[in-house]
Amino acid sequence: MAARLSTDFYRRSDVVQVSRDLLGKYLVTLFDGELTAGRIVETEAYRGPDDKACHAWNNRLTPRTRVMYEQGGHAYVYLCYGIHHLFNVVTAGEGEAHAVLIRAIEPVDNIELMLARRGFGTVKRQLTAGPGALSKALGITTAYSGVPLWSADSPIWIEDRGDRIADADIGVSARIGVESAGECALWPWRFFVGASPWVSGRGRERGREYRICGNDHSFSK
DNA sequence: AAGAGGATGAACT
DNA sequence: GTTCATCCTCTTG
Repeated sequence: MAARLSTDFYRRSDVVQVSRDLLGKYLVTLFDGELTAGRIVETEAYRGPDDKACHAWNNRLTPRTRVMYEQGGHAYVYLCYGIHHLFNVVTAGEGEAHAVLIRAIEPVDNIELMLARRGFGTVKRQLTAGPGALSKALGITTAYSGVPLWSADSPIWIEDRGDRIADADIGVSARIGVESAGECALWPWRFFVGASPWVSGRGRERGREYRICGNDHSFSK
């Protein structure tokens, strides 16, 4: 029933398609015998070297971004604003610096521990809405950048529990927080489960949404 | 060696 | 709507 996603899933060449397909999958961590998991409801695709919003834009290769050039299925975690640990999944083959940012999950397993990690007393959207928030709830830090998600003994992985999200139920928009990326900032590479209350965004980001119409990358309001 | 800035979140007014 | 915490990474000199 719960199958850990294999390298075949991650190594596909189209990072935008992988980003869409990650909706409805379950992101799981197992640290010190404590398992926490949530259902992915929001993602964004980043595609080096042509995507200016991507850390690997223009084939930029640094110690931090090196893992993006590894084969699909590795975790890429980096520190943002000195505070937030942002979790990405590397996709495509070795040398292709593509990755999917996980932006929001619906809390599912061991919500008590997620609350404790966040310092929250009650369950609310902010528990796991937003890339920094979900990483904290799941206990993910930059120490885990580079772990192979497909490996049977990895402390982080992504599962298929059988959920299937129809295209009609998926919302699409421009990516959040990448205004300085010029034209690339307009690319509709953010995907989310339209009806989910667990999606991030403080209102402003919910504007300019589109809905998938078929698999040919055509969009309509 | 130094400085700017970032794929955010939370707490304000 | 605005402010700011916080620190690593990268660029420049």
